[in-house]
Amino acid sequence: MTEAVPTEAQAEITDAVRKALAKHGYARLTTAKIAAESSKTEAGLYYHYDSKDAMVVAFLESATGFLRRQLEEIEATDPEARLREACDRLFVKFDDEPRRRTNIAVMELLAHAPHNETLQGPLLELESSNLTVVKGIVEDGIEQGVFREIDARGVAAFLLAAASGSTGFYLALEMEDIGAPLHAQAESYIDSLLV
Amino acid sequence: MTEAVPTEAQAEITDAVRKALAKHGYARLTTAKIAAESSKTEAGLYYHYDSKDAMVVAFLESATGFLRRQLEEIEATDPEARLREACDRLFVKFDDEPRRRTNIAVMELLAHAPHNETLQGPLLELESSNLTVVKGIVEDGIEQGVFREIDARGVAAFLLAAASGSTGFYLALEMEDIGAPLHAQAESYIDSLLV
DNA sequence: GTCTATACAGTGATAGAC
DNA sequence: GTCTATCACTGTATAGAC
Repeated sequence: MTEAVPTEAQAEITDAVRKALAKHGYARLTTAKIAAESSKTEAGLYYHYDSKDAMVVAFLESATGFLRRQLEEIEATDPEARLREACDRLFVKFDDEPRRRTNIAVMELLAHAPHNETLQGPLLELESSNLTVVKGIVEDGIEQGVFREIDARGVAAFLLAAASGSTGFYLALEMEDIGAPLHAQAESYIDSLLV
Repeated sequence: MTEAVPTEAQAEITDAVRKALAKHGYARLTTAKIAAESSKTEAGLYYHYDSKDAMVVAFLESATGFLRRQLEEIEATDPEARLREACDRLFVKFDDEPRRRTNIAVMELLAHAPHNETLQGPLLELESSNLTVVKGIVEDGIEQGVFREIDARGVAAFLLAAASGSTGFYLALEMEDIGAPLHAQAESYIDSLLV
């Protein structure tokens, strides 16, 4: 999938969508609110995108790239260290406000996807992308004899699910005190994968 | 929290909200669609509830009761069997269409909660309720020497997060083939809790 | 309690000037 | 490319008859 490089104006709108989602959520997202977060007027947005949905999709595509890079940039070479670092980045810290809000927004889009076909493709891409990267780390670990002979895809999915689920009651409901114990259990789970 | 017993009409509206959410999602939920799923007209709803939000809150309260009962009705007495059964019920089956849709709807509400104060209390109640039940099972297991000396609350949160996260890419994105491996990893994790 | 009718504030999107 | 003006429509909620 070679996505077209967005123009500068498109990138600015994409960022405005992110900010508007962070402030108001998808259910209350309007083109007026997107315009308010950008340097453009409401009508101006429509020169660059055909519809509100198209703007949201553009946001998702940029988020996919950001998330993939976040996981690929991990420097450690040892598979165990890499998996722990990936886990650390997936379980978003409570006080990382922008990232927290972005994660919650993606979750709202995800939950709405069954009712909006336009969102399905980009979200599938986003999740598959994450899944592939984490799966790759686990596979390396198995090959190198660090992890047991486990189902790499299942393990990756389980860790991603736990991280994404933690966004729910930990981040969205602000159950601050559950973050650390949750993360600790993810670490325990990784322990159990070692040979 | 002793909730007032809903009238018959209120219960019918609550159910209509559930159906409308299953069909259209929260972002596209309207009072007209709620009315369409019930025997009442749009204006008629407002005799029983003051606002659309109040109807959604009523739905959440009934869902909380349903979910708690679902976990409390488990018949096994052995803590390990009870935890596995709880897990089985939390990881909703793909072809259980109504439950799948309801889970997705709750997830969408959860992700929107930071932007709608009215939803926060009921959702906190819902999640706390689940957390307490699962935590109780784990605590029993520790006392009876079945599980290691683990952090019961953290374990409960981790399992709930994984189950809730699986609703995201497994249920919402219809990644059917990931359901079984995901569930299998939850089982492996439970294995790792045993003494 | 439930209906019809309607007020009235948005909402997505377009037309056409600059 | 970006603006102002505007439109057709939808959405929540209320008034008042029955």
